[in-house]
Amino acid sequence: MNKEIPAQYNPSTVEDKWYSYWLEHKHFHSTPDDREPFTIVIPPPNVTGVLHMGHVLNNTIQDVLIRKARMSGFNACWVPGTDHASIATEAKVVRKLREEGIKKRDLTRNEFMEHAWEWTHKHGGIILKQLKKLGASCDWERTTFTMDDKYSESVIDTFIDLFNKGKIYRGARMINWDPAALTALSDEEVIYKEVDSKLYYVRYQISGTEDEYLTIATTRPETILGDTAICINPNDTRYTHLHGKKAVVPLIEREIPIILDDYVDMEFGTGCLKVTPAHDENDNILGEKHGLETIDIMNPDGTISEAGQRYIGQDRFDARKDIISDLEESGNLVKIEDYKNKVGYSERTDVAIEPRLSLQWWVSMKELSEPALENVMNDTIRFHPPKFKNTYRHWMENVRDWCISRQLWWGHRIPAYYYGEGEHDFVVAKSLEEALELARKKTGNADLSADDLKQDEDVLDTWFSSWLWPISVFDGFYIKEEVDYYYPTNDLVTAPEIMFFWVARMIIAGYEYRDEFPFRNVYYTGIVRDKLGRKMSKSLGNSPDPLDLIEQYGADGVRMGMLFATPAGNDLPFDVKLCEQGSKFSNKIWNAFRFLSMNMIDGETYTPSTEIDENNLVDRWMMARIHQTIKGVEEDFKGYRLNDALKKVYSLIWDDFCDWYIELAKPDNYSDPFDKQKMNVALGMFEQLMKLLHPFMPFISEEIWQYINDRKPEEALCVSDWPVYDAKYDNQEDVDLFVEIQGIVSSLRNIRAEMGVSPKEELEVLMKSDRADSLNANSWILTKLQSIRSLTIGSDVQKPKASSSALIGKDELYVPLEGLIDVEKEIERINKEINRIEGFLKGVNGKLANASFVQNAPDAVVENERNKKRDGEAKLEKLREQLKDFK
RNA sequence: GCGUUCUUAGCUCAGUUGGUUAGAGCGCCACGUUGACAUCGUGGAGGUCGGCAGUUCGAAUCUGCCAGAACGCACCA
Repeated sequence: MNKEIPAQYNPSTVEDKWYSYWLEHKHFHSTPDDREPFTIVIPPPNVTGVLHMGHVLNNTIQDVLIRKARMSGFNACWVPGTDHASIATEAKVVRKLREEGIKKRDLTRNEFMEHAWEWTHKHGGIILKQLKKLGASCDWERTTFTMDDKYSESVIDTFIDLFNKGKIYRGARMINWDPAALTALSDEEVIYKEVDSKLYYVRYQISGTEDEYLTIATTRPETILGDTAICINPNDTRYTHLHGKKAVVPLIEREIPIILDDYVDMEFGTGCLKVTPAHDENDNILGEKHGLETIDIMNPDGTISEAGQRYIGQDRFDARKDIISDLEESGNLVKIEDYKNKVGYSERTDVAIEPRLSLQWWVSMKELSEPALENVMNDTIRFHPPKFKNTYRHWMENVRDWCISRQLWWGHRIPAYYYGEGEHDFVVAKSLEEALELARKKTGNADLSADDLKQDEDVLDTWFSSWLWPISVFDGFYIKEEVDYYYPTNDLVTAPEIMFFWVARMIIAGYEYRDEFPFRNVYYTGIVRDKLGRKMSKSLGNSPDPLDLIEQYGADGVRMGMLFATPAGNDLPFDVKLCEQGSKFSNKIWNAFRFLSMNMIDGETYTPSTEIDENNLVDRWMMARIHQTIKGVEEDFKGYRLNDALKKVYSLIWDDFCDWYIELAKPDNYSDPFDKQKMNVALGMFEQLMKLLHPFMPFISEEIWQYINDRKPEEALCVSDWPVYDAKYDNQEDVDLFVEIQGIVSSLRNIRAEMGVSPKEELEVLMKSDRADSLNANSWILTKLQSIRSLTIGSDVQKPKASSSALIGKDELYVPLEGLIDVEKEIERINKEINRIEGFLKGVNGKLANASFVQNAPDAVVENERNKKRDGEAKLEKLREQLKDFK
């Protein structure tokens, strides 16, 4: 073949070439057939998002899993797609419109949706293109978007179905209000952060007195405007005199009752609690209980409403400042203390959440979540690592109802139609026509017309659509053929932070609508952090652009860098050095192949073969190492220890194949031609290595695979057969013998290094060994790797005077170094070894001298200690013997 | 506050049911280049396994307490 091989590996051209090739030949496309399926659905990124390091990690792992499965003979299907990310996308569109001078409120719903779709079409799918750069072997023909027509239909049908089953209801509750996005949020979308705030002590005058006051403590003085009671503990003797009295809210002079409830902690603050039922969940409960008035003093955007009487239109935080100074001026501010408390912030907009009483739609979770809890706890669905089962259980056992309505336009509009102002004056239906029919029936008013119906303005939480993902990507609510084949899927790869948002809910939907788990395994990735331990994020600006990294190190290098230090569930402190290591590995592989290629003879045809030379220990050893690695990698994949699997492959290629096998396969003289059969075997082994490497580094492995031989499209590496472990190659005796030879070589290198003897200097080498025959039969290995003048191996070889020595197992190695030897150094070397063994024996003897150890430990363990003692003492004796020569 | 998981070499991590004077990669130090690769090779130095008790013949591994970290849940204004 003798193709021209570039001296340096150039990832970018290679990667684009093979990715196009794979797509062209539809190697990633799957249709149901007789094979067993292996399915992964991608965690859909935001449609207008761009690739960040978390995506790189997550999708690399998925690609490794799916490529391995594809090669292992499964019908592998990795379904890609995006979600519509209601809040995030709407916020982006609103901002863009604002920049153009357009206010959302000036647009109709339809006009806004047109802008939103335009935005989506313009920015949508960028991230999918970026995934291709990474090498993701998705079935792109299956690309799904959560707002596709069919997908949307399944979301709406699910809502209707759950409503009809009584699992969805509409209700007024305290919700988490995002004053920036102007929408309700679910509990999961609120992040509590500890903040340095202040505790303000404010005095309220007791009604009907001139100078009697009570003092409350609050962190939110602006809510004073909405106070409708003061609450004290009935057992608090300090305030018995206040029972039945009233107090006056400062600034607005509203008279409010003083109520009694043992909810109030007498120890905290002053023991007097101001009650604002419209703006605090606990206050709201108190309000219900005591029949208090609820005064909502805040507009949706966080400004003070008319109900606040003063500060109207001011932002809540500006109003707070003014209220404090006004309170101070009027002498009602008693004191201010520093105080640490936790404040909820919106996950998306990062503004402080406003607890707010609001009419919203809810999913009743308790019953729905039962099978989802049970089947994770009993390992029907396996979490990797399993520690996350605890977190999951805790959440599921205390699951609260899910607020699914959002006051946004971008998303799936709630299919509820209102015909009146009453709380129950609505119907839920798939279309206006159906709604009308239902409404007529419900009201008994046959004259009701379409104009009398008004559809709910709100949309559904994005997660209410993505929880159907494993079903709806196969159109599984309407057509059974594909979903029955691909569902349940095999692996889900995602971040632990969306365990509740998404994983738990997909499991719930899976049991509700398929009566089966959506995926067998959930692999939780770690978080990609920077050197300071901070999560990499766009807002912090501490994340490299993955595409820059791919350009610099190649996708293979980046993939390997991400995987190499990432055990499942553990965070990854990212360092570009890891990618550099990946690209160095690429170059190493490249040059190993380049070496073979340079030794191919023009016009000769080579046939890669694994029919090794049975008389060659090195061939047998290398095959044993390959098969040991196949076995180990297989086990690692079963346990989702991908980094362990990669390390094994890395070491096999670099340490075993490059450092030893290739060195020993080289012709004796540089000018000698490479033996054809040897070349065939080396290429055959290289093929095995590329197969094992492919899931991790798909591009360079395919490139070399295609260099090794001309391949038809269906013979591409990505669809070739995964190597199968064969015990007949896994000969431990060969491995042991080779390891001893490696030990000898290593000892000779060590002697040279410490004695300052050049690698080219020819040595006289003698060995005393019990396995002299085996070693003599393979002495060519030693003479090939070391400059050796003469080699004598026997069972009764005597140590020459003035020689440096080493022990390899029980065997003794001597190198006479007359004239070259540094006696002091040699004595030092031997003494170092003596010290080591003496320390070792001390421990062993200690154990054996302990009667209870000998009595209680298993026989095999005791026997092992005795062997250690015997071997150690023998070594010691030999070393002391050697030392005598120098004294 | 409650719960979970962690703490092993300078860094990032392995260490399977307690039984090899604790392993890897990177980094560090020394030496090395008539060609596969300096994006390399060879050799070397680094750890009383967070602390203290305990169980055991024997603990990095099991138990308890303490210190520190991360995550989850709840939350008193």
